[in-house]
Amino acid sequence: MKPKITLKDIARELDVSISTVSKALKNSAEISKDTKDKIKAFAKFYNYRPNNIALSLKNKRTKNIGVIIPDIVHHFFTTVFRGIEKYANEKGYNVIVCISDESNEKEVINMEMLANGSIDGFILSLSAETQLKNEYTHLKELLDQGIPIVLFDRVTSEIECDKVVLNDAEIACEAVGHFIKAGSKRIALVTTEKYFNVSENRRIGYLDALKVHNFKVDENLILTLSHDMENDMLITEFFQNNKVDAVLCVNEIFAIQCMSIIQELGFNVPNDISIIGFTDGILSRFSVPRLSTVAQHGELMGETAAKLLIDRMEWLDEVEEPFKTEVINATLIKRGSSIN
Amino acid sequence: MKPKITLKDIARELDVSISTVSKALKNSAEISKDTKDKIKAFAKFYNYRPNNIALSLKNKRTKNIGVIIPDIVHHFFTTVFRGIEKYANEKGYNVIVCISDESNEKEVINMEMLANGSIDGFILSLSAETQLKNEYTHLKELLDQGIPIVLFDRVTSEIECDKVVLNDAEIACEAVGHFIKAGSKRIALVTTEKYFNVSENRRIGYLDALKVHNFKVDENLILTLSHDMENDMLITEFFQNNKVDAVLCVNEIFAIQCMSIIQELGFNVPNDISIIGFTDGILSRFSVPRLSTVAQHGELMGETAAKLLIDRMEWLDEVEEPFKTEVINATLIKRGSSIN
DNA sequence: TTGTAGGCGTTATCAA
DNA sequence: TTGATAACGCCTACAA
Repeated sequence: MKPKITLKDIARELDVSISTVSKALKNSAEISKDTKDKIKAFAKFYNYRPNNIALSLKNKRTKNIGVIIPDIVHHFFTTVFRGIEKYANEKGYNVIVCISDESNEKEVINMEMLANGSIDGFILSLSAETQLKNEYTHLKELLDQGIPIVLFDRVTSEIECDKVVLNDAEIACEAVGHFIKAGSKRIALVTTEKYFNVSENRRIGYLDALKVHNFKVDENLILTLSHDMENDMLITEFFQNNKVDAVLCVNEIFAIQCMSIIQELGFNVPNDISIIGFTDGILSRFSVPRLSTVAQHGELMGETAAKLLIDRMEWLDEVEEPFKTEVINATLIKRGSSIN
Repeated sequence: MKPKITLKDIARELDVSISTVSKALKNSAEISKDTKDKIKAFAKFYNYRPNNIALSLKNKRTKNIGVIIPDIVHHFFTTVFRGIEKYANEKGYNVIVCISDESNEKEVINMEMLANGSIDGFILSLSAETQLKNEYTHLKELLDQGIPIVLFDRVTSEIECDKVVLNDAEIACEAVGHFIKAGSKRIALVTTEKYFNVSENRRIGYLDALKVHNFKVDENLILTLSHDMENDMLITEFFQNNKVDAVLCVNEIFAIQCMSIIQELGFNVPNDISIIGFTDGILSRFSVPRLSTVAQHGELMGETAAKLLIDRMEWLDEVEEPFKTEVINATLIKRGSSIN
């Protein structure tokens, strides 16, 4: 067992002062070559590495980013996280993750915990409960303290900060347009509760498309499912009671569930009913037929969020940049579950 | 903008000494009620919170855990991570994640980075490359420095530390036994390169089961696929060229790929060919037919790993506990892709 | 060319 | 009951 070595240890062993060691290891011109060589050799031999914590305290920056996501088991968040981690790592930052589990309380507690020096900035996607309660004081306070925040995907206009969002409305509109062009007449939307900004935007896009193509809206064709419950019964009833020839689902799970139930009910996908989902995850790629889907480019979203945050953190001392909202353009991926 | 307040700030404003403030906020009996009340009120008003970094430096413990996983996009690792995060959070620890991306170099760099004070201990699953090269000096050095490590799933006997593993051989044996009981005669194994300890153990279990039931081993029925390449051609050829009535796959993706190709080739699952996979992920639950699978209980594995690590870290000063290897018992989940 | 001193924010020990 | 001081590990302005 050989514990970590410090500048002090080196100084003591080599009988020089701590600052000499510090300077020598930074290759300062102040120090004679002899001393530098001696100190460097010693440091190398004992595998000296500066202590991150001490550096953080001194520099008042930790090189840590706090990431708060509602649920890591969702493919979309996982890919965003990967993008964040990748970019952050390249830039020498570490990532501390907390999972809010869709709970406002956890979100608040975790953020306050991390905000006390552990991180330099946050990247987060709002928990369901936070969106439901519309409660953002914790974010406002952190911004007030000068801690930069980047919101992604689940964002809110109540907070002024950098954001990364998908062009949800547009792409939903495009997807519905795709259905219409292929001849669909009765297009359903399977969505979540309204307080999710993303669902709401996708709904807007859905309605827009209908309007543009002079379809009239049938509220019966909009099925709202809970984000955290078993929905099979509701879905079954929905497709039994409504004549539908196309469905846009706001996430991958809903899409796969719908497809499975639709098939069980004896309909053919895509001939009787076309389906398009959101999130180009593993489910979409391996289903039968393969699921047409909206690729959200989670990894790019993550990288973009990390870039926004790191740029802001590193420029913080200098100019005060205005807040930006980066829009990631989703892509419609046409596979077997919809007609071309 | 109101920056974070420090003990010093409070002391200055209230015209007392820093140590008085510190004691008052810890409710020390040394300080008079009056002073305490005054200081507490002030601190509360300005929302004082001790700086984590300063505490870390002082206490020589960060309350951070470093987690290194090969790939966050794999369902299994995601669930393990969730278990770690959950347990750690309950115990007041934060989790810093690095993704090794199956690369030994990244694994080494990230661990060394974090080891310089950022974390108190590691939980990791070895990268593919690390297992391939059989290179563990980085782990040895960290252990040598007194940094505790818990390995999970992808472990090695070369390193002495706490471990959490699945009873891979046993459960693979059980799965093959299940095939045999259902009448299968020609049972295939679809696996990855041998250097993965888990695949090797599952192979051993597969062979054991054959032996126990007096089946002779046909090496042609063992298909080895790369963990990072397109394997569709190989799989197709395999099922075209070999008469097979049951397949055990060492992961979920292989299982789904096999099922899809088997169906395309015109076989019925499970009547012509039964399939059992590993990892009870989202793919298994939504495939048609639903995939019989080995549930690895990732979340439990994560919690167990976190508990081992935290216990060791918190007892470190006291007794020196011997290293433990916790075995998680997998569960065979029988669904539509295999005959009962 | 090298060393001293002060500070980052906190706590603990000891002195007043 | 309160305060001064040192320490955690590092850096840096300034002094020698």
